[in-house]
Order: sequence, then C-alpha cells, then structure tokens
Amino acid sequence: MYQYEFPHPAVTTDVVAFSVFDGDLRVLLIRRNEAPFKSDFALPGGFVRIDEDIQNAAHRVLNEKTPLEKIYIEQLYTFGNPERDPRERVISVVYMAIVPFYQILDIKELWQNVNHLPELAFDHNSIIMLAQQRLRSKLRYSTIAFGFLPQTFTLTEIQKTYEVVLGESLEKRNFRKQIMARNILKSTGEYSQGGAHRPALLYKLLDDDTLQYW
Amino acid sequence: MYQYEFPHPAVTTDVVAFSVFDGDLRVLLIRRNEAPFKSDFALPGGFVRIDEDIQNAAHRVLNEKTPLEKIYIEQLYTFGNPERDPRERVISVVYMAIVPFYQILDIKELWQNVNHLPELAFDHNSIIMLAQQRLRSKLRYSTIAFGFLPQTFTLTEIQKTYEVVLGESLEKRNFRKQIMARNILKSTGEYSQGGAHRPALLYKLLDDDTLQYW
DNA sequence: ACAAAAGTGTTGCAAGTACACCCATGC
DNA sequence: GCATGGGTGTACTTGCAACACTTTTGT
Repeated sequence: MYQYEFPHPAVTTDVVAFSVFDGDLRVLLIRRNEAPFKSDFALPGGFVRIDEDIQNAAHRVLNEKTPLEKIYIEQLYTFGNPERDPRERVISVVYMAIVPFYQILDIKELWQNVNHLPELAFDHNSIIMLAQQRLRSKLRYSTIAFGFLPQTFTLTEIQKTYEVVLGESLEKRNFRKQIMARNILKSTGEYSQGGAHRPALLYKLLDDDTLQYW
Repeated sequence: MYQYEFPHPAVTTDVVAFSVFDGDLRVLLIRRNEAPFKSDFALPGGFVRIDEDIQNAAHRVLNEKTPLEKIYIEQLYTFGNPERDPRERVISVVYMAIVPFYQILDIKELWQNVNHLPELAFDHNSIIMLAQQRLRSKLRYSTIAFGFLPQTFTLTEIQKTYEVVLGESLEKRNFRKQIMARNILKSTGEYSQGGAHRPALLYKLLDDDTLQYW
C-alpha cells in the first residue's frame, strides 16, 4: 500500500447535463452557497467516493439535484489545472448527460440557455463550451440526440432537436432522407395526437439499446 | 479546506506512447518490477504530484523512461473502476503520445507492435485498444499522423504512416489528392536524398503550429 | 536497358445540396 | 376553404473510388 506516502489530490466529478426544451439547448446549473464563488452559478458536482465508480458518482451527483431516471451519460474530459480551485488541488472528471425534456418538472428555472450563460464558478464556462462542441459533433454519427426525446417521436421533433443543438436550420427533405438512410428508426404505426394540423407518424429507435442508459 | 475529511483516491497518469517504425505501429511498454503483475509489461505511468498539471505529469512520466523532446500529447480517457488496482483505489488519467521515429534510439526493444501485444498488467490492453481507435479516427480530420514524421517528409512517407496506423493499404493517387486538398502542406523545394531511385519532393506542414508540442 | 519509386488525369458512382409541390387535419 | 405542418421526388454538384501510364533516377 502506498496510500499515505504523499497527499493525494481531491477527485470530484462535475456534470454538464443538457436538455432541449422551449426552443433552446439548456444546461443544469446550481447556485453555490459557499465560498469560493459563493452565490455564483456552477455545474452540479461532488466528490468521488473512495469505492465508487466515477460514472456512478456523476449519476449520483446529478440525482441529488433533481430526480432523473433514464439519462444517458458519458465521460467528457478530466480537468486538473492546479489553479482551478483556489482552496486545494482538485481534479475533476467531467461527464456529459442527456436529459429528456419530459423529466424536467419542478426545477425548470435551473436549466439555462447555453447560449446566454452568466459567468460561472471555476472553469465551468469553458467546460460547458467543450461539452457543447462534443455534443454537436456526436450528432452526425451517434444517436445521442434521441436522448432528449421520449421513446416515440415525430421526424419533425428530431429535426427541431438537431436544429436547436446545432444552432442552424436544416432542410426538411434532406434531413429526413439522411435520418432514414441511417436505418436506426422504425415506425410505430401510431400518429401524433392533439396537434393543430395533420398528424405525424411516430417513430422509435430500432434498438432499445441504441442509447445506453444508466 | 476539506482536504482530510475523507480519504482521496490516488491519481496516476498512464501514457500510451505510439510510434511508427520498421513497418509497424508500436507502443512503448515497460516491465514491472513490483507486484502486482510483477515482471509483466505495462504502460509507463506514475503518480500525479499534488501541484503538477496532469498533462505535465504525463510528459514527465514518459521522459523518465526515455528522453523525448518533441512529442505531441493529448488526453485520452480517465479510468477509475474501483477494482482496477488490487492494492487501493487508483484513478488514472490516460494520455496518448505521438513520438517521431527518429527520437527512438537506444530502447527500440521496448516498443512493441500494437497488433501482437502480450497480456499486460491491469486494464492496459483495453486502454491501448481505445487509444488505437482514437488515433485511427483522428487521422481523417487532424494532422496527428505528422507527429510520427520528421519536419520534412515525402508524400510516400505520409502514406506509409497512414497505412500502418489504419492497417490497410491506400490508393496512391487518391491519397495524394486528398492530402493536398487539405491545404496543410507546402513544398520545401528540396528533394529526398540517397534513395535508390527517383528522388521525391520534400514537404512540410504549412503551420509549424499545426501540431502542438509540449 | 531495366528495375523501382515518383508523379499525374479521367471516369463512374454515391452522397449531399437545393428546390417545389401535394396531402391531411383543425378551425 | 384556408392556414398549417406532414410528407414526397428530382436535378445538380461535389467528393470519393477505381484505374494505367509516363518520368526520373541508380545500377
């Protein structure tokens, strides 16, 4: 055992939890009630316990802020600049989470538009920028965007999600062709209800496992 | 200060150092001289010091094994499964390094072909597989492959490097068209010397900063 | 002169982009 | 019947894939 030969850094996890609702890409922030950066907004985070898997820690930390059942979570990057926390050396393993909008009930006000964030505590602004880049680039080749949607959805809902995340509008016909060509969707045979106009076919992911949940 | 409220995990860094020479993609391994996994091969690694940037730690650890001046290094992933080290909880921030072949002098025997590795200590086999995937996918959109080459090189040398990393042969004309279309090279006007046949034009990267060195 | 690597152009195909119209429903 | 979003087909352009021959040098 070499556990006490020299001091170890603290290991924390911070979570960049994204969701798409009300027409914006949003991120979950909490308000700090301690120094440093007291009363500033920050990413939810916490210590990784000594026998806890890091990803489980990220999931736990997120659940402490808001009860979320099915969310996709993946590791983003590890930040360890010795100056990033003025108190002591903190190494933070940051995760990115994708939260379906229908799970956001009580605490909508904590979800802020990614494109209009205030100054956040620590290096959290740059962390979120990195996460946003990663999210955007994963849209092309992964099914990560479906993590924002319920289990069944219309093609227009997917397109809107892509548009909000990418920050640009997409051609309807080309988008549909591309998404269908990927062979990841199947029709449910059902139609959307309650819309003011023509109902849309509802689709779902071909494999339930296409998205990993934790 | 919350430094001693509870035990912190140990934080280490391991480095997957790649190089391309003698026709293979190779990785730097060391032989462990302590339990566990005594006398097995393993990735070079070591503790992150309490005031040391993680990336600097990775660079230092690598230099302890073999003196390397200009290498490209980037963070790969952080492994923190509580069972991965039988002694105590260890969280390892793993980096990937790209080492030019001309810097490998004395210790060639420690660089092993990635495609014929023995059983390594800890989870190091799977770490290297992940690094190899990342390296391959970065060939498309980055200049990372030039980290294997000297400052000037021929088009055939680049192509050979790509082929070795990807594990497949590439069409000469298409490769050249694509690499030139990326506008990242400029001719030096010089020609390769000493080849048994027609000399080839030497190129270099347009921006010296296209590759970040540390 | 010949062996070996350097170097170059064109054609076919697939994927992406741009664009215009009909359909089903609620009001 | 009209406004609104759902849904489809086609032409153009661009990038990728496949393929054969000429050039320059050392021996």
